[in-house]
Amino acid sequence: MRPLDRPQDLFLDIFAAAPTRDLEPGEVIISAGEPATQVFNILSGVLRVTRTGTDGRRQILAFLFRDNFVGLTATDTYFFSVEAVTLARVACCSRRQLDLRLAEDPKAEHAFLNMMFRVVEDMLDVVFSLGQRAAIERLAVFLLYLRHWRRLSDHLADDTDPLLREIQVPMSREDIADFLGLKKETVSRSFRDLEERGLIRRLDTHRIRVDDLTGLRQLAGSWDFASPRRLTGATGPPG
Amino acid sequence: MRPLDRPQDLFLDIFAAAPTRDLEPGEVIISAGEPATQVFNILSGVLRVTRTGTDGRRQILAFLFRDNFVGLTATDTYFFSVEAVTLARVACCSRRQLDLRLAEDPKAEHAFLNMMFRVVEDMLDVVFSLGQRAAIERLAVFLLYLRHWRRLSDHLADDTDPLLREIQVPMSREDIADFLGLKKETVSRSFRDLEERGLIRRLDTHRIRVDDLTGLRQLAGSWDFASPRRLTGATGPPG
DNA sequence: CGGCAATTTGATATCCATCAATCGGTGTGG
DNA sequence: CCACACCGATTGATGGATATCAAATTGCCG
Repeated sequence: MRPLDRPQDLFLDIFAAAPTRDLEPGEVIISAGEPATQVFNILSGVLRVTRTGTDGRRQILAFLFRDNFVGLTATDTYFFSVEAVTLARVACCSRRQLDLRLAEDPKAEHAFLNMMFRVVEDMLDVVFSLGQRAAIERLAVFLLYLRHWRRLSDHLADDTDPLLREIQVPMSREDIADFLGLKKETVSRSFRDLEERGLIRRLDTHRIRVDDLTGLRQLAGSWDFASPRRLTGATGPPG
Repeated sequence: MRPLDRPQDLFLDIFAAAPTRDLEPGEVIISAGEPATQVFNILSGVLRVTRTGTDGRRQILAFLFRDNFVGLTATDTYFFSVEAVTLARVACCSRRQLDLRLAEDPKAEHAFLNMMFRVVEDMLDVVFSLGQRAAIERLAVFLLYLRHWRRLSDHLADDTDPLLREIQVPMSREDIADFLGLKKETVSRSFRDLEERGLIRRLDTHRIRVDDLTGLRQLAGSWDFASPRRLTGATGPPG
């Protein structure tokens, strides 16, 4: 299933014949403060959206996955940075072209607006997690979030697909920490705690096996990335 | 300056002849889980947008002020609640009417999209605060946030207007705590710390005098609600 | 095998939450 | 007018969760 097969993301057709670009891990495609001239669509790999304070504290605002749109901004200047987490390939398109597309076709603009709504909803979940959840709970939410995206990226219709027993964790512990508002050591310890509780098993640094999905969901709280609403719209936070 | 005088919020004209409703403190106008049939525009007073977990933990996602739009959702169900913090008056409008307005006029839809962008930008700031800042820093940010909204609500062009020496704090300590991801006692202590550092003075529970704006801004971090970008668009987080 | 970086683990410190009074304002009834 | 009760805010004492500092270990790449 390609982007264009999702009618709700109609506007992504601007990327249909767009040139692509391959990214090395760590490679920067958007720098905060620079003029917003380009937008992207992720064909493969994982990216991160970051904001860094004057004193160097870094917050990862979102991870971006396949089919995610990258370059969300109303102003003419990016107010965040976007970098590759893994090897990745993106389709590139000028912002002007996007603006034209949205201006000429109300349907496309409507689709874009819908994507914005999904972004906002996702961010509200992040805000709730950062404000109200303990470290281990945030990590549980995060693992379900990765599982959710794996499912969408691989177009697995079934939530119980055996492939989903294993969660891929492509980013470093420090990336996870900066996303969850923790320190990398705390992330490590929380992984261990989850394992000691019998909810997961660390196969290696970047692969987790889920032993007790129900328990993980309970820990994560009531809502869940597998809720019906979330499965309809394949989008992620901004970029 | 009334809402309609702000061209970027063109779509707010649906509220021009709309009926109004007066709200008591604590009164609920939107309940999470209910069908999304109505939207509002705030004429006066302050509202809060909340999400409550199964275990009762409450996160305030945003405070809403004069001229803010209330009722942001793409789905047919609200996924947050909205209540009055103070006495308030809102203009009421059916969601259908909004949808029609946006569908018939690309300009209006474009304006709406722009509002969404501002909402996302504001939420990214919240995420950064919750993820990276200490209690006293979050409170410093929050006070500047209130000052910012006071300035917009009162249409004060000058950032140094003497009226802005005093910050109105209409909400309770517990509301502040649930917004900043803290406990009410910690909020109290952080107020005291700010006072002991000579940055502010508590005139009474709901009024703060700013003694050292520069110091407060330094504590809050580099960015500031008074940055040029923020002054152009008078909108707030979702509702 | 050797060396570097990332992760994990351990010991300790710090910050914030929790539990428990106390204070202060406000409204009510005597 | 004053006594009292009530509620939010403040302050104090203590505990717990996470950060910080410092190894030790693992994994990865040459």
